[in-house]
Amino acid sequence: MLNLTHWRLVVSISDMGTISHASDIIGMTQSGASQALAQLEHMLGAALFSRSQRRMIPTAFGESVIEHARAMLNHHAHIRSLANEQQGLGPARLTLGSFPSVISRILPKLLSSFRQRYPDIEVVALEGTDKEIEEWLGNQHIDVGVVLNPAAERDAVILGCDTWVALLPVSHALARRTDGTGIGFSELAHHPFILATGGCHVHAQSLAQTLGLELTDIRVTVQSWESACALVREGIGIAVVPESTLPECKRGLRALPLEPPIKRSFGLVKAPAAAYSKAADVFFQYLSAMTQA
Amino acid sequence: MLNLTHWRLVVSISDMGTISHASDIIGMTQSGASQALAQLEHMLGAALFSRSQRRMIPTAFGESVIEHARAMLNHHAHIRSLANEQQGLGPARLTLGSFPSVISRILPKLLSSFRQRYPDIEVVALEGTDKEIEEWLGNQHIDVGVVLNPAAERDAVILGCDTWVALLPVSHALARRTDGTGIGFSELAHHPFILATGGCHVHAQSLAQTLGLELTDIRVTVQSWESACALVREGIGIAVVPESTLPECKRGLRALPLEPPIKRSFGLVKAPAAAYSKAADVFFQYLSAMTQA
DNA sequence: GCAAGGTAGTAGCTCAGCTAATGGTTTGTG
DNA sequence: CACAAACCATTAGCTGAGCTACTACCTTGC
Repeated sequence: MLNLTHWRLVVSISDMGTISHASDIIGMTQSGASQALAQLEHMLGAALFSRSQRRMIPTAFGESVIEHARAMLNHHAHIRSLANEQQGLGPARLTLGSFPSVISRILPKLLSSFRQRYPDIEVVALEGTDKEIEEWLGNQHIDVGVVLNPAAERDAVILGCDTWVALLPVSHALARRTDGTGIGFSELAHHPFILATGGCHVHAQSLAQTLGLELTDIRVTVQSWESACALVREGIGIAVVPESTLPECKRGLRALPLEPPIKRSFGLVKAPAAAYSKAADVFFQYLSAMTQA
Repeated sequence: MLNLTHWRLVVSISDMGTISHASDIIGMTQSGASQALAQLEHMLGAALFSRSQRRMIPTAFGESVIEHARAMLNHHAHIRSLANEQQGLGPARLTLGSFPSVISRILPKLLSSFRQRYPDIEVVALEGTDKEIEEWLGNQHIDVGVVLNPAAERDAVILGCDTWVALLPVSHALARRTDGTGIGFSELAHHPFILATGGCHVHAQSLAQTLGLELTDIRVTVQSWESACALVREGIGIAVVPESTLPECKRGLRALPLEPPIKRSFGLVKAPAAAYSKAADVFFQYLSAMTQA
């Protein structure tokens, strides 16, 4: 069978001019080289070199074969170099900080497809609040992190986005509205309010401000969306939650859009020094390509 | 060692999606394919495919490797196809008609270098007069032939060219001239003349006409240049011979340029139907490239 | 004529790589 | 839930392709 060695040999003979020199550059015996060449020529059915006088001179046919052989060896070398740089990237670890909701809703399929394409890069995901994640990004505890509504200058990859809705018991007065218009912020004011953070304290605070709520309106502050739903269902108050959390807990509840709408987006950002980490770079670039497709 | 089989395998797996299918397209066992892939991945130091669920999905690294592997296989296929068309051209015979002087002076190095580059094409050279060669070209007895001063429309390859000189005994009156000017045709007229053909009767006739010789002036007609030289040396007459024949026989002789100069060129032409012969085509093209370089 | 340098041929051995058979894991199904 | 189907990995064992060492032979240059 034809081996890469054959092509290496052919190219080497063409370069060196004799089988002997070629053979000991490749690291085999003159005899072996002679046999290999003979075999190759036999398989191709025509002579590649003219064995005239002191040198091996390529035939016309030989010359075009040599050209292709060179190209093949180039591709081979290219593969080797790809492999080497892959080695450097090697079995790497990458730490990712994110919020519970993103980890459970958005990341799973992204991480699994990333794992398929880069099996040598291990991604460990850390769950934290928005404040913690900013902290970890700052002190290099994580390589990449998911933040809410990233500022434009952080050059983030937007992983997803959802809109906030007002959550009311079905029995609530506002819940009867059927004209499809959103609920204005002012309508919300002075109703007992349940502030759900979903792990994002800072963001929740700013949300409350956006809505024009005063602290006295806030009846309860809870972490999980489920708790908030339960409280709303019991009539303790009304809440504002991301739309994507709804499917899990909508019995006895009514969700209405806000007017003007409020959205939150999840952005993946790199820790300042993580630009140096090849793995982080690959991860970042991959998710960027995935989400914009 | 890495084999072409490995690359074929990789490409095939990528196309088929599973090792099993790939392996039996290539014609090996699933087991062998699995081992080969494992070996290849080990050598490259990274996984090429993710063995997740039912399919083999290329990793990012794998994908670029596959790309190069495809290119290598393409080159390989290209070489195979070159070999096949070389087969068709195969051990071929090619008949070439020419004059003695061309065969002995110009062709040897051309033929030997052609033989080096196309060892599978055997060239047999036939010697003949110019009239015979035209005849052979016409009745397909030869594939290619050398003719003198080929007409432009025959699209010939000019193999060489030499100029005619007047040949005189050193004792001849005209031979004393040292001013370097050529001998005019009229000066030649009415001297006893020796017509040497060198095998080219037709050409010799037209040469005689060009010189303004009348048949009565022609003392002797001989074939070989050597004979003509001998006769001139003996004072039988003067002759006009190609410059390139001189080195062999210039003792006791003086050669002077003609004014205006007369040249003859040797042109290689194909027999009408030889355009179909691959070998003749290759030969023609090769000499064309050689002589214009 | 002889040494130097080159290619081709031969015998023999070793190991790379293939096959066959088996086990394990995931997926789809009555 | 068990069973069948599809697929990959692993093992043991064998075969032959291809390498080495050695030799023969040809060409060239001194």
